[in-house]
Amino acid sequence: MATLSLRLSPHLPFPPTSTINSTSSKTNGIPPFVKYPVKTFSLREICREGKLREAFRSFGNDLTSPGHSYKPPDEAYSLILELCAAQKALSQGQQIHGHVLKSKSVADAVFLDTKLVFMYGKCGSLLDARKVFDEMLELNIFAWNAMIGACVGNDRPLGALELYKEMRMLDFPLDAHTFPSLFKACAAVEDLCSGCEIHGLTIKLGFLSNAFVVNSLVGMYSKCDDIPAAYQLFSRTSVREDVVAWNSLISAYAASGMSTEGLGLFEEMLYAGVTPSSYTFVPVLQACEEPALGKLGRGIHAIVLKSGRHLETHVANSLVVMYAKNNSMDEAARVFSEMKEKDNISWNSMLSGYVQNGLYEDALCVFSEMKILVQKPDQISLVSMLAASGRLRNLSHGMQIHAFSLKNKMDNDLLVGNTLVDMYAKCGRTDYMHFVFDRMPYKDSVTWTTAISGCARNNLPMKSLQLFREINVEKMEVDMLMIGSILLACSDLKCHSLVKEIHAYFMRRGLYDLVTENTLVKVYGDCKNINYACKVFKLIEFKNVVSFTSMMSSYVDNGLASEALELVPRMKENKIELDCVATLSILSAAADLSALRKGKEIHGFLLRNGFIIEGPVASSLVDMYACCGIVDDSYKVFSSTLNKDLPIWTSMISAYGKHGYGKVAIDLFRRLESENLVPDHITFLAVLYACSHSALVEEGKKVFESMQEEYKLKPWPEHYTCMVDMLARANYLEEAFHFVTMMKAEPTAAVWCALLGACRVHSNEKIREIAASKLMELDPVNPGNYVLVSNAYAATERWEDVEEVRSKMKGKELKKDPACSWIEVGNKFHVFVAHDRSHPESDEIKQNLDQITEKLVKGGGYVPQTKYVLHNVEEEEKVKLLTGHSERLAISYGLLNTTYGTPIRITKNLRVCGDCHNFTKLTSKYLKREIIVRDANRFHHFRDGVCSCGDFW
DNA sequence: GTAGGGTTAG
Repeated sequence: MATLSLRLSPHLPFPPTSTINSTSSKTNGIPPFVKYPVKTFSLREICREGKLREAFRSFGNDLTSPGHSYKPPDEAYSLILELCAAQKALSQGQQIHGHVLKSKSVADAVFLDTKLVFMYGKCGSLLDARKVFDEMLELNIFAWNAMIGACVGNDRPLGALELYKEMRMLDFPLDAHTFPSLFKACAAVEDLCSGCEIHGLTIKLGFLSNAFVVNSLVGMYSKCDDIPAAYQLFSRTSVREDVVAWNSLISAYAASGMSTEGLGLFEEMLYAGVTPSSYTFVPVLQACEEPALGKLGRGIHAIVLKSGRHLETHVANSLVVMYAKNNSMDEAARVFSEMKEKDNISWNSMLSGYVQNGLYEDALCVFSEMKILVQKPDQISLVSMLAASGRLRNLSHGMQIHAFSLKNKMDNDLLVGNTLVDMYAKCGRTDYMHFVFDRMPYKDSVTWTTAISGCARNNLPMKSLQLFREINVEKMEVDMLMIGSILLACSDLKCHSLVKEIHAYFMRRGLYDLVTENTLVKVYGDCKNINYACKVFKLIEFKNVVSFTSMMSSYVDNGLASEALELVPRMKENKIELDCVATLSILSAAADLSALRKGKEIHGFLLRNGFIIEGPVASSLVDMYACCGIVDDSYKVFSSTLNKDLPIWTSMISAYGKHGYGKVAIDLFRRLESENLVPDHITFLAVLYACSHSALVEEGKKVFESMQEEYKLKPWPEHYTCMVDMLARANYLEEAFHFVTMMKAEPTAAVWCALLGACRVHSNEKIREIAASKLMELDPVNPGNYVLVSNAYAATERWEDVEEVRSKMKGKELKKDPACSWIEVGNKFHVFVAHDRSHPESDEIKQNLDQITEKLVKGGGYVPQTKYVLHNVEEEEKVKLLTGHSERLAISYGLLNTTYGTPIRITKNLRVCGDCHNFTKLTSKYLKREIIVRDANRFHHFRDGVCSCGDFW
């Protein structure tokens, strides 16, 4: 009786759990609902309020109370199943399923089975849904719709379309609720064909007047990139007064990147007098995510505030995201702090916003705040935090998040796994990276790409290639990002044939985009194939700043700095703005050429445009000024840089070293140590170089020792070269030789070069012979080495040996670089090679030079030292050869064309010869001009007849 | 029907 009356009652009465207990039902034996007025406690109300625990407990108590006589009606089951579905409470839903099976009171099995299918679908258990569905004896349209919905909601759009086919085969009539799910399925697989077919059916069946159907159709067309069809539907049907239709189309525009059109439609909508809903604001704000539309976004914010919709979490979240994407994290934070209710999406939007704007520390702060406020971080929060840890190279923080993910069983998430792989790669821990990678249950192409680039970035190029091979075996799809990572590995290997192979591989597959092309320019440059780099660069249709920077840095790396500088005006022609990375390449080219004017121009550009001078930009400026001969300006940049990193200290030490201020360089090194910075290999190289060029042998030895003992750094071949050079120059030839024999590593050609070079100044026949033969053995294709060997023989007038070396060189068709010097006057470089007559002012230059030489011989004490002429010719001829050296031509030109009182700056591609050095010293004294010469090795500041190198170079 | 997450170049 009671059951029947209840089923008829619109408000199902259920006793609240808190007030009922087993004793009460035990003691009086009366079913509790009898005791309570029907209207007060209804399951409907409990369910409407979403109180699952309460609903479920009362439900459970009723069924488990000893002696209970209550049999829930179908509607009670239905209500609680819907609640389980809404709250994705699978285990509770399964329990209810158990009760349904046991219950003998179920009146409408088809009805409840349909609800079960629905519940399982919503709770993500597609298999259970399918099981119930398959076992149903009778199917109605609700069951079909529930099953189709379950497929769509659980990433099985093809399953939904299969069911649709079955329905059509059975000629089962579809209803208005079937279509939206089907269109969603078509959209998910971008199956425009099926979508159109089903669209035809809706017309045939007359469902096109249904707003839900139309809106889902609009959504389908937009997901399948057929915006015109979506728009046509919108304009043809009579849904223009329906805010939902507007929303669908605006969403379609926003989702396909047609922001302006979407915003235009929004304006039209306001004009048509349709009131926007929160569903309108979300896509409209999404359309404003491009930074160019930021201003508009603020305007929309004002409209949102007027409408009062900012109080809705969805809308406020969209505002946060819009500001984050517009690089206005301050605004985003303001909206966030004023939110009444924050959900995980709000927190995660803030986290990812900070990460995307590079404000990693802020992201870490938000995360700890989140944990304090008991907002449980989810997988998405972890992804942001791992990304922040990786980019900060903060291994310990990254590991903490990893531990958190393990503890909370979130490590199986694909994206968490991928970010973990990346985080460990960025922190240089490829061992942990592989640990995570190997244990990931599912991998996608991002996983592989991340691992490949992780290996490439951590100097494991062979491992990268191995992974790439595995991918091809696994038939995983290769995309452009993966190609980029592989190219990175090739670049590491400097293997030009491999790069060509990969180049052909992706050309064949049509995997070509700007990023890949730009990478290729750089990689060909790294592999010393500048011709290919140029070819690829020329073929890039729409070059951007990265294309130009890649080409410039390839030029610079291949010794073609002036070609790099020639690209700068071409960037301007193409209206491409310089950014700070591009300026690095230009500064490095300027440094190579001693192009002070260009360097200063870039410095000015950086200051004018508000670039913060720190990091690589600051060290490049230090280096540029030093290479242009103005070490004081290097120091100005150095001292005005607030956050001095290790590279800028190293650059400054190296600057002093080049200019022969060895003691200052060592002082700076001590200051660096006292600031608790840890010097690296490069720093030590700079210090040792400085010692070597200032004859600071004892200091150099100490530094070399501390490098190994204190800092536990294993010397590179370059460090040994520096030490040998230092000892040999200071005439400790025997000790230098001994040092070479005691080296832990095999001596490289450069080490023998250093030794041989010193033999020219401090003659030692035994060492010279050994060094010369070793050099020829280790590097027989470098023309410079032949010149060095030949010069060493020439210095002791062993002309037969000189001839032999020269003929060997000829036989191998090796040509040495001709010596050349240049000077920057006005806006131009004036380049001279020895005995050059090609300059338009050649006659004046020669005449001026002859006059100076004559004066120096007569009154300046200049005696040409013909031993520096390394050709076996007559004495008179030797003098002629000397006076035609390229640096003298450049000096003569400088004297003729620069104002008295300004220093003359000359750059030479080879080392200065002894006679020119003497000549320049005397010129500086006699003509009272400061002359600064940068040769292949270092700087010489000539003033009043003295050179800063102390005649030691 | 709405919002948040991972791998690319100099």
